Amino acid sequence: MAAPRTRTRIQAKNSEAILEAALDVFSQYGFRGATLDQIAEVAGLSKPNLLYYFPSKEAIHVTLLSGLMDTWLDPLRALHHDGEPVEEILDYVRRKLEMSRLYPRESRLFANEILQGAPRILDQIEGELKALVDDKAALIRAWIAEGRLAPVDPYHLMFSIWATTQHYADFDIQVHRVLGQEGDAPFAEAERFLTQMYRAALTPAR
Amino acid sequence: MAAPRTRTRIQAKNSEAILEAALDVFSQYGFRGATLDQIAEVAGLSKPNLLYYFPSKEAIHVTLLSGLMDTWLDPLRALHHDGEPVEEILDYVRRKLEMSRLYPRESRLFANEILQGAPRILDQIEGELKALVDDKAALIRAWIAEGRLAPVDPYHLMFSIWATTQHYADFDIQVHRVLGQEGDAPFAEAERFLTQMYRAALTPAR
DNA sequence: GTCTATATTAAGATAGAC
DNA sequence: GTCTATCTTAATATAGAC
Repeated sequence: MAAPRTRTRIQAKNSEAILEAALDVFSQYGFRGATLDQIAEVAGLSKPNLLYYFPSKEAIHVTLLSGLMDTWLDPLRALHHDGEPVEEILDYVRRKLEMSRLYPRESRLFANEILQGAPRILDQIEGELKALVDDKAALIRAWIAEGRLAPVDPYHLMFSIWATTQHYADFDIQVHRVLGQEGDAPFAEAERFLTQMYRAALTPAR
Repeated sequence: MAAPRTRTRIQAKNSEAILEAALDVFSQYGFRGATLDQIAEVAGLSKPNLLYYFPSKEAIHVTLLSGLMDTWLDPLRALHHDGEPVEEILDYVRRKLEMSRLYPRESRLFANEILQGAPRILDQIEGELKALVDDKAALIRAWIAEGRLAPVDPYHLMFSIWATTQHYADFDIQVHRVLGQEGDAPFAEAERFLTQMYRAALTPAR
């Protein structure tokens, strides 16, 4: 079930606080590792009050996930056929990296769900995600056929873009400790590196 | 604490079965999401018998993790200064990809631990992992200074190699569903793609 | 709407027979 | 060494007062 229809201001505020707190906890521990106690504490509400707004732990998790996939695919949807191919893909890389910077918890929520076997989003992966990826893969192949892009496997190109950009959210602790940097510092360097790498890999030989 | 010293054949066999089963469960659900009941069932032993071999759930987890980091860094240790730089790094990519193919559970165990804040391996990340990465980053910079490698940030190069190769283990469900392939099929394509991408990005301009 | 109290189940760990 | 039975705590969820 979804959240109760938020009629009053209090309802809207509390539902929001619960989802915020749940995002904190689920994204770090996954569904099974998260507890309502912890979510309640982060949200500043009592545990029974949580269950006044959502019928169950699972309902909270589903609410978070169901909105996620759509947002998550937005950067790929924005990959258009009218621009210069290499720059179009570099823009996509930058948008995806920006998602990791602004929404690291969402990235980790997604990563946790996939790691645990994607029980609640398998349909969306085989459905809208695959459909969109197939569509954009065709676009990339068309660009390659026109000689405007180096001949690369479009699917594995997308996997590599997801992996490299989401890495800065999902593995941020490791990134920060290895670099000895804090906050958003790694992202600026990452953008330079990834731009350079993908430009080299995608620019067609003259 | 570590596993009891395995004197008899039965002890060795059961300890091994427990660690095998625990790897299955911890790698999918993370420490908090895993249960002893599940591990016991997979191992084909009773729950109390598990705790005859290991003093606690945490002890099993620590045993798995403590051996992991060392193995995990082996491919990077093998990056030597005596070969041709581009091919040396491509070999590293292939070794890392092979780790994902052969040891996906270990990769996911590691990913889960990092996602959950790396509570049990933060020391190793700041210690041996960072030390090794710093060392190899210096090697890469030396190659660049000699003009034998395109000028790339060595740290983000390594992050990207970790991300792209481990992706095929950690997100394997998504990879398989998007490609509509099963088993090891994606790995052969991935090797071609990654080899091509890193060769393009790393080969110095003539 | 929110809380205290509590029912119920699951999980980590132990006791003690065999 | 292995099991059944059980203790104890924690977790999801509900009842019912306010």
